[in-house]
Formats: sequence, C-alpha cells, structure tokens
Amino acid sequence: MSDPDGLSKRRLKMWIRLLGVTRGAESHLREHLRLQHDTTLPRFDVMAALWRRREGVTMSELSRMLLVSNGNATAVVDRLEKDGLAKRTPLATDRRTVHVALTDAGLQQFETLAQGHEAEVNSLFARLTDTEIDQLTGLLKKLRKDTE
Amino acid sequence: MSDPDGLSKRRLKMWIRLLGVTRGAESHLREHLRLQHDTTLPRFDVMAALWRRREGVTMSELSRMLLVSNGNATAVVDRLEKDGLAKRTPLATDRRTVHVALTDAGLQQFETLAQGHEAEVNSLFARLTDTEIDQLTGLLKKLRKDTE
DNA sequence: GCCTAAAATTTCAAGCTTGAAATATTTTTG
DNA sequence: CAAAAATATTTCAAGCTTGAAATTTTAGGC
Repeated sequence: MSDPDGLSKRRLKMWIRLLGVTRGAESHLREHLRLQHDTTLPRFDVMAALWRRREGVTMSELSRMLLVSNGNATAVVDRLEKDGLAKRTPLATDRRTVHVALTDAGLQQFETLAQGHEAEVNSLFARLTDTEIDQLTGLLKKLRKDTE
Repeated sequence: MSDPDGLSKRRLKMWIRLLGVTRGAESHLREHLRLQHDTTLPRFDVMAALWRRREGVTMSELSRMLLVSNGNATAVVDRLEKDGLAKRTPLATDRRTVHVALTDAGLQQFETLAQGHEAEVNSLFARLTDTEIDQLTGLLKKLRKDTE
C-alpha cells in the first residue's frame, strides 16, 4: 500500500499550514506598512534588499535576492525611483548593467520603516520560545536547499 | 540592554527564511501547474477550496478560507466560471448570497491537478523526516493563532 | 575583426491582489 | 413599519507579478 503512514497527506497539510502562517503574517505586515507608513510590502522588500547591500546591486541580483521576476523588480524600482527613494546608476565597465541604490531620502525612510517592521515581526512570533525559534530556523534551513 | 540574546534579530531572520521557503515552494508549484497543466496557483487554490467544500461555499467563505480579499475571489471565480470550471448559484433563502461550486468539468480537472500537485509538494518536503514533519506542523500550529 | 551566443535589462499583455466605494439585500431597532 | 445598521457581493483603480519577447551590450569562437 502506498503512503502507509499518511506521510504524503501530512506533508500536504503541513504545506497548507505553512502557507497559511506566511500569508497571515504578510497580511499583518502589509497592513502595518499601509496604515503607519503609507507604503507596501513589495516596496519594503526592495528597500530592505538595497539597505543590506548599501554599495548597490544590479537588477538581476535584486530579483534573485527577492525571488521575484526581472520584470517585477523593474516595476517596483521604477516606482521607488519616481518617488526619489532609489536611484539607478549606469555601470561604466558594463553598459548592460545598472546599479540600484537607495537615495538619502530612501535610507532615511527605510530606517524608520525597519524599526516598526521589526517590532511587528516580533509580535507575530512572540509566542515561540527562544528554543523554538532555533528549532524552526533549523527546519527551514533544511528545506531551503530543496525549495530554492 | 534590550534584546540581549539577539532574540529580536533571530525572529526577524527566521521570518525572512520562512518567507524564502514559502516563496521558493510557491514558485516551484506554480511552474509545475503552468507547464504540466496550463493553469495557475490562484486558480488551483480556489478549486481546491471548492473541492474540499463540495456542497458549495459563499464568496465570503471562500475568501476567508484562502486569506484573500473579496475582490480577489470574485476575479478568480469569474475566470473559472468563464472557462466552465465553476458555477455560481443564487441562494433562494438570502438573495445577497451566492453559492460557488465546481462544475463536473471542474471536478474532473481538479482530480488530475491534485495528484500532480501532491507529488510536487512531497518532493519539495521529502528531505524532512516523518518526525520533523510533525515537529514543523506543531510549531506552525502555535503560530497560526497569532498570525491569523 | 566578424559572427554568434550569452547576459542584463526593459517592455508588454495578461492575470493577480488589495482596499475602498458602490450596490443590493437582510436584519435590527426605535 | 420605516429608518438605520449590518451583511454579501461586485466594481474599480492602482499596484503587483509573471513569463515571454524585444533591446542593448558584451564575450567567445573562428
């Protein structure tokens, strides 16, 4: 008999639960960003990536970091640039490539955003103990290899 | 000193990892649905919900099940209905309400879809042992209460 | 040095998603 | 019972997202 322990079904249910938790958290974070900072999650994600890589990243690196398509990255960066929060700089050594980076205004806005965001994430995951955080992180690390 | 064990930062990193795993898995599943069945994840999600609740659900129940907005549910069901896979039925007892259900064609298509989908989910999470699946499920259960 | 393949980005159409406003119906309340 | 509040759904504009095609530039093979 196939799937004697219901392992397959349990994996499926686990995935649905994982999706539920992630969507719930995203929804919560999106609402916080909208109400408190009048911005969106995709914009925040891009700004966070540009913050982490202050020296500038190419569009391809950016979309790889965020696991989104190239076209998507272009669209979000377009809007950030229009609002003066990010800036594209053509690269002299390779004219196919641009470097994207936060402007001063972008850096400043992100610092404000990030504080509130971290607090929200903390409240979302407050129920897990110190040990459970590590446990969950460990399990996720095992998975990342397969799902990436 | 605040956050002495870096617990706050660890929660944040864990969240980013969680998002990464989920997006990676979604991306994999989306590709499978597109290449093998010429359909999309949102359509699959709606069909799965309608499969689970064969007797029919209201639009509000549907969007609550999937954690998406009402407008979103309307749009996806519109397209499914246009393709003859789902059907809206006005409810006699309350004329504000409609019941949505899969058509025969919808049921049939979903059965095919579901098999491949389950296999893909299984391959994504194959690296976790039986015990680890339960462990992860347990941690997610604790979280669902807060993030929902 | 040419020519082809590869790489980086943008453009585009179609579909997805949200949140707010509009519409229609039912329930509650004065 | 009429008015007001609540509920269910749709509509809409704006933004998000994808995947494919187009554009531009660089690198490699001959």
